[in-house]
Amino acid sequence: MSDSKSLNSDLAIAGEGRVRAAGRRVTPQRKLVLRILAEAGGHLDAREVYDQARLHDRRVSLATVYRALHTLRDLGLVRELHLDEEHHHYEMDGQDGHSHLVCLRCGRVVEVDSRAFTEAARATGEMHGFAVTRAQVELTGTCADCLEKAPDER
Amino acid sequence: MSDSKSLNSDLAIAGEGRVRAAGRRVTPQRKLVLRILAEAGGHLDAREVYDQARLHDRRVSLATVYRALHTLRDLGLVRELHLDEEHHHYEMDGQDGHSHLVCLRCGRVVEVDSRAFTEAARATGEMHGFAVTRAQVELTGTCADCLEKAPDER
DNA sequence: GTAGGTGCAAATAATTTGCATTAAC
DNA sequence: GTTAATGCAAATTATTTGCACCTAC
Repeated sequence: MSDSKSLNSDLAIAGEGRVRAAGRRVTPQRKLVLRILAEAGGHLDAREVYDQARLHDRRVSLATVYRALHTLRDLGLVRELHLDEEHHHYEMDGQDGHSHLVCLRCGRVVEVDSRAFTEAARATGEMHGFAVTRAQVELTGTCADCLEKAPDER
Repeated sequence: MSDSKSLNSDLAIAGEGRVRAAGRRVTPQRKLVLRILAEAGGHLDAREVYDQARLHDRRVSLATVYRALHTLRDLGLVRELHLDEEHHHYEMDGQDGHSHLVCLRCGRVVEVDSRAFTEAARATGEMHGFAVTRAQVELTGTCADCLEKAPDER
């Protein structure tokens, strides 16, 4: 556990370097947001990042969290996800190519490896003259548990 | 042009049938929303649907448009898209499997055929016990025109 | 020292909801 | 006739912005 934590902390630290390299300032708030996303592993929404941030520094504001997330997204460090909800989610962008499987009944979100179709995606983009920098695959359906409970409901 | 229009009207009419079959009422507002989406072909946001609807019936409300879109989405007639914006978009769901290619610079959205990876998506879902009912692939990058203008920016 | 960044509170945008009224079945 | 659906306006939620102050570089 502390293994993966330090591993992810490295991700956050590397992120700080990229912020600095881009000529943007490395503020404690940005560091905090990076650390939180890196250690969370999965996707969080702005509110969740904010709540975590408050645990470390009582005076960070929600507005700053939003600004940090957007800055980090623009720098390519953080990925903004458009899952099946009214608000966005964010996660570290390790350009690894994983995607999300969303259960329409219970809302569960499972991350799956999707290198296979991000490959296909890149090829598809090229056919249209696009230089694809990111492929996000969202699969929605019904998860195993929910299927078991009521197999034949829509 | 009137060809594709009548073709799409058929889609809308088939939709009405499915609304009725589901035991929901076929109201003029729902018919209107179906017609608008069917004839638009592409994706519209709630506001655009609302504006179009007002052209035909001055008294439809935005709330009703939202309710209609959600109802139609729940019935599987309309697909809700989560593109790179703060709000959702909607389009007719012909379960055909097309996806979107979004240019990060100019905002252009191109629809591409994606049967190939919706296939892969289904297979991936099964590996996790999911019955995948819909695969949405969002590819973001830079389009040909923008690449030509400034090939090496970010 | 000086921009860029932050906190706060107020503004805006998107979406939802309560309730009285209407209309599809 | 019943009950789901609508219109309106008010409420909620998500996100952004203006501005005075602060701090990373």
